[in-house]
Amino acid sequence: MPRAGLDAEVVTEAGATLADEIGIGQLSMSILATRLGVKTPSLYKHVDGLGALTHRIAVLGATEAGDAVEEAVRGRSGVEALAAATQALRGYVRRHPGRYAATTGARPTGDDDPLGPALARPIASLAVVLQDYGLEPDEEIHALRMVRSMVHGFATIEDTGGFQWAADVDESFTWMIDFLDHGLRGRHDLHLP
Amino acid sequence: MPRAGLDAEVVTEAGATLADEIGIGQLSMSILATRLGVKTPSLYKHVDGLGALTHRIAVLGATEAGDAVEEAVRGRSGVEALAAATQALRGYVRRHPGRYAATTGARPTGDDDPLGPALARPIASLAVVLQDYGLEPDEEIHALRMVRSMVHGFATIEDTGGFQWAADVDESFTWMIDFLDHGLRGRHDLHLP
DNA sequence: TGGGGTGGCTAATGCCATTAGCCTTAAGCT
DNA sequence: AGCTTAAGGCTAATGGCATTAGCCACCCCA
Repeated sequence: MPRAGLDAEVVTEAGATLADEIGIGQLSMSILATRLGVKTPSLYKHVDGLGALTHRIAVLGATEAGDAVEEAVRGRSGVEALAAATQALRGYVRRHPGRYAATTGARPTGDDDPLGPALARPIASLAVVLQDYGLEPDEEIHALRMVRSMVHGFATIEDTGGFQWAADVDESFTWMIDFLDHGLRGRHDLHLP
Repeated sequence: MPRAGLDAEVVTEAGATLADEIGIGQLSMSILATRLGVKTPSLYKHVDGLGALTHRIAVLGATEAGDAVEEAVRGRSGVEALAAATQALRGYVRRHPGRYAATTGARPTGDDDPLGPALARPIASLAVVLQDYGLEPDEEIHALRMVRSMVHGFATIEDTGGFQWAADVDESFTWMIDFLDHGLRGRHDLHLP
C-alpha cells in the first residue's frame, strides 16, 4: 500500500480548501480524510485534532490575507491605497470564506503562537494606509477600528448572502470607500491651521 | 414523576439563553436537556431537532433586535436616531451574542418563514433613520449597507474580543457614529442647489 | 542488509443527534 | 367521580463523529 505523501502543510491546505467549499463549521476530520484518500485516524499523525487543524487554518488565512493586503498596498498611497487594501481584504474573504471564518473567533493560545502576529499583519497594513490621512494620534485608533469594522462587516454579510436587493454590491463597496476617503480627508483639513 | 412544563417557547428561550452563555456553536441538545432537567429525546416533543432550534433562536434574536432598534429610534431623529439605533443594535449583540450569531448565517427556508420578516425589521428601522439625511435615492441603499456593515462588523469584532489595544471601545463607537453623521450630512449639502 | 522511525491501518471508546416505542400523567368529557 | 385520550415524559437502539491505542509495512540510511 503506497503512502499518501501527507504532512502538516498538505493537510492544513486541504482542510482550508475544504473549509472554503463547505464552510468552516462543516469541516470534519472524516470528510477531510476521505478527500485525502486516507482513513480518519491517519490525519492525527500530522495534525493534533480538529481544534488544532482549524487553528492552523486560521494562521494560514491570516497570513494569506496579510500578504494580499500588503501586496495591494505596495506602491500606492492615499485613496488608492485605501481602496486597494480594502478590496484586497474583501476579495480574500470572497475567495476563501472558510479560511477567513477560521481567523475570526480564533485567539492566540500563548505568546509564541504564530496566530497573534499573523492576525496583526492585515490590521497593521490598514493602519499604514490610514497614516496618509494625517489624523490626530488619538483618532487613528478610532479610524482603524472603523475601517476594520466596515470591511469585516461588509465582507461577512456579503459572504452569507445577507445583501438582498438587486443593487450592485460592488458599487456599494466603492461608494463606501469613497465615503470613507472624503470623511477622512475632511478630518485632516479640520486639523490644519 | 411530575411534568417539566415545557413547550416550544420555553425550550427556544432556554436554548437562546444557553447560546448566549456558551456560544451558538457549542449549543447542543444534550446540554440544553440537562439544563431543563429533562432527557435529550424529550426535547424532540417540542422542537424538531437542533437545526430547527437554532432557526427558532434566529427568529427570536432578529425579532428582539428589531424591537430594540425600533424602541431606541422612537421619538428621535437625525444624529440622535442614528446613534440610538446603532447603539441599540450593538448593545443587543453584547447582551445576546448567541442569539445574534444565530441570525447571521440563518436564511429563510420559504416565503412563509417568519425569519424573513424578522431579519428585515432592524434593517428597515435603520433605513428609516437614514431617510432623515435626505440622500439621493440611489445612494440610500449604499448608505444603508455601509451602516449595516459597520455596526455588524464592530459588534462582532467586539464580541470575539478582536479589539486589542486599551483604547476605549465605547469611544471608538461614538467616534464612528460622529464620522458617519458628518459624512452623511455633507452628502446632503452636496445635493442642495 | 537490517534496523528504526514514519505514516498508514483496524479496533475500541465515548459523545452527540435522532428515531421508535412505551407508559404515565393530566386534562376534559360524561 | 370515572373514563378516555393525547401530550409529554422515559428507555433503548442506531449511526456519525472525534479521538486514542496499538499494530504493521514501508522506506531511508547505515
